[in-house]
Amino acid sequence: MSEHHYDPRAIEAKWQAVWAAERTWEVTNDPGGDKAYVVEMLPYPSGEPHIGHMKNYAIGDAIAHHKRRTGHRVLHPMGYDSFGLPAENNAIKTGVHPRIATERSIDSFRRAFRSWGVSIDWSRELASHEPAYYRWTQWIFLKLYERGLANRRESAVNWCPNDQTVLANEQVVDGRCERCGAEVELRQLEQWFLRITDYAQRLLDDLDTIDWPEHVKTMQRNWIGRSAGAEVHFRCQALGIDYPVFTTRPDTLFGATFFVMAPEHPDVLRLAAGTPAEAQVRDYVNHALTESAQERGDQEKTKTGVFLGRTVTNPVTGEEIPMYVADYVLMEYGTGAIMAVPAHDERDFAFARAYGLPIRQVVAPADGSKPPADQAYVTKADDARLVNSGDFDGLTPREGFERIVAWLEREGIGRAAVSFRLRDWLISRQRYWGCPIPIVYCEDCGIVAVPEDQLPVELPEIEDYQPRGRSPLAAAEQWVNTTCPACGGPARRETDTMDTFVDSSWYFLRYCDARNDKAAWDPAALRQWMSVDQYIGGVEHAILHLLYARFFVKVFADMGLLDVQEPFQSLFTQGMILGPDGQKMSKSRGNVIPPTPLIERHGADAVRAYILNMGPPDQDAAWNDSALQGTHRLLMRLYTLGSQLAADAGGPLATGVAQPAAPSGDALTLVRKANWAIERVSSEFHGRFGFHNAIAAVTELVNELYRLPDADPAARRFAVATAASLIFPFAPHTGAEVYELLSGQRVWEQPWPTADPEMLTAETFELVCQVNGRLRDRVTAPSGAQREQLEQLALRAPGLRAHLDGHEIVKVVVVPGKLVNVVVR
RNA sequence: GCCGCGGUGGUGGAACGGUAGACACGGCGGACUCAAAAUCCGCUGCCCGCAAGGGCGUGAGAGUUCGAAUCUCUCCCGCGGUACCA
Repeated sequence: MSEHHYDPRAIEAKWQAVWAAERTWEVTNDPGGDKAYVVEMLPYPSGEPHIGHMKNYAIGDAIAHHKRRTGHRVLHPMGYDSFGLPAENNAIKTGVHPRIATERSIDSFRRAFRSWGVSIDWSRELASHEPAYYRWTQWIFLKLYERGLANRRESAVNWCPNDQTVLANEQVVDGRCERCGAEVELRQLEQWFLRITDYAQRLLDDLDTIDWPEHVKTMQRNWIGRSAGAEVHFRCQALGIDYPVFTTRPDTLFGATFFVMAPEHPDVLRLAAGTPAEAQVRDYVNHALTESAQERGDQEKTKTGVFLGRTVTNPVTGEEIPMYVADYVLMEYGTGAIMAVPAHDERDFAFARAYGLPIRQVVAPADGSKPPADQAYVTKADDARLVNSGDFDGLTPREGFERIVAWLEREGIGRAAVSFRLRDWLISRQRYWGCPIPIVYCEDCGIVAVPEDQLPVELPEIEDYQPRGRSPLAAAEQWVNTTCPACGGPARRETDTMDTFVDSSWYFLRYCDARNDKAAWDPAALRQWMSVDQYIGGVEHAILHLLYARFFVKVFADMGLLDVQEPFQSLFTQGMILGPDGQKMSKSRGNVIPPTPLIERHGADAVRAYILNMGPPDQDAAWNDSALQGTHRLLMRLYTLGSQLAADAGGPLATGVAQPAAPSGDALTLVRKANWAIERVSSEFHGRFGFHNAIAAVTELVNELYRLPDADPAARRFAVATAASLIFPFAPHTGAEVYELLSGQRVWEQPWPTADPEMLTAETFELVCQVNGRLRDRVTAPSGAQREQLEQLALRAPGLRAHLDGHEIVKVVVVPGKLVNVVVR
């Protein structure tokens, strides 16, 4: 027994040493052959990798191995998203420099990935905090700046009072900081933005060209939030100013009975000035601006607002309608002002009710019925008609939309327009541990880009990481004070750093040419590898990271630096591994499963294979220690079979693992089962990555081998070698070891097995015999049997007699190779 | 509210419109052992029955079909995203 003892530690150490010494997984950029680019989402290195990382790489590595063995040159690299807040917050607490802590974590990540046996091309390893990397992040910023896609402007921004920094819209969840949970405040600050909104339409349209989970695409579509409508100008006669509004319902223009501006609208105070409403407006605006995003976003609260003391003219009715300021109108969307149509918009209706404003119905059901009076009638379906709308009466809302927009265009007071929910990407962060923005401010020249040949602008060493409402970099006087690259005069450096999402929006490009110190990449390298064929990561990045990366790729394509329009052709979103209690793993719940002790006990292969065996990999699944034992047992059984057969043969036989010719009896059963397993495992790589089904197929093959211990050794060798070959993508060390025991060969150098069609069908099959769709018997039938013969076999099946006697046979349904269903009355 | 995804044994889950529950866990029984662990073998959806066998079963209800977990409609429940976006 002991000589067949499965010792994962020894096996794993052996193969990891081989792969490291021979640099087995490195690829060059030499062209030729089919390529496959497989990438797992860039990990943030903090402490040690957790079990979720292991799932990520178990999936990606299986795909990479399969691609290699199906004739692809595979690029499967690794890197670290190594700038970011946790390391900096840790520095504030402990005084340990973020670089020290981060690099320590990177070491531990690297060690872990090696101990998991992941097939990574380590020659392309990168880390976003290294100057050799962020030099090019800065270069990208400059390119965007040159193209007018990066600009600095004052804006109301989300401010996290705890982290003391600005957040992107996407990092605010329910009015709170995504990271620390503090309630987010609004502040007016000068900030750097990237103009992702310029790409909104393309980001939306090109979703149709990529193979991503539908729900992820839906999330992105909703986030981009395209609305088609019209811009309409409302004139304030008293001040002689036209105010544009955006509306998706120009067909309801005749029902606009008042006009509302956001409290942040720059003209609000000016409009109210000199009117009796002035003081009240001032108070209201001041109050609204101090409200938290949370309070303001509460839809349950009664709508509030204040009359501005002015009116605008409804361009179609010519009526003077009152102007209000109200916090339910948002400055960030549309023009920061709306036409209010209370009869057909819920929010306007609520406001009109609260302030006794007129509600004029301009859309009615076509059948003449009355819509309920206590709510807005919100429909633009074709069973409604315009009313009280002058010449447009009787039109459907759809027709009204077209005709009123055409009329507005003719009159020069409006036009068709599209509005997006997507906001520009705010990248300034008042923090230390990030990529410096390569800009200086000169008294004479203003904003000046740091010339490319002076990159990188290196992050200086500082003593005090404490944020004080400005970047800690601002205190590094030596560094901040510089000379203007344009005029040589005194200048100050930008002290904000970039959002770390900038770093991670292009790393997959850098992998293609990771050691290039002359350029961010050689376009030829990208031509060779891009797009990423398979991207694997968590759904939590469905919006932010994936949208930003798509944006960058489109910009680079426009700059001629890249030939593709999308970074990730195919995306797989893995589910979470939950604690044994079915809850999300967290230190506070005490249900965290650290990978290292598991690996020491069961081996990396067992843990990897178990993770894949937990269920469909895109689903969440709770950890179960005893189920892990089950997968461990499979590997052990496979190893035992291999080592016994090898011992029986007196060692590896180079030609001894081929499919034996003309097997019979138990040998035939095994050969068939092996071919069936090849078919099943292979199919999972082309569909849903249901690797639990693939592993189940290998399990069945192994079980069959245990059931037939006396089958011909040649057939057994073939079956065991096949099982080893098929399990290799999921348990690479064990697969390699067993394959070598039998053949002396390296399994990863063998082509992926293909099923022998001859062995996929038997000469007989079990014919299912039904009466009225209910199973009554099963009989053995020849595989090639014709309908007539099958029908006769079924009608003679003993189990059917009782159900046929005394009944009239109405019809007989025959599915060749499957079943016969006798329909009786 | 809106959008999306789900609901199958004690558990995780299988199942091109064609044998529901593969595979695994757990449970029960057995072999080995002084004993235990490990390992190996068998049984294991529920109900009736000594058995042979029969009945019931994929959230609920209807429909299409020779045949529905699978397709259609209505409803219930759960999960995820999003939410004053004009």
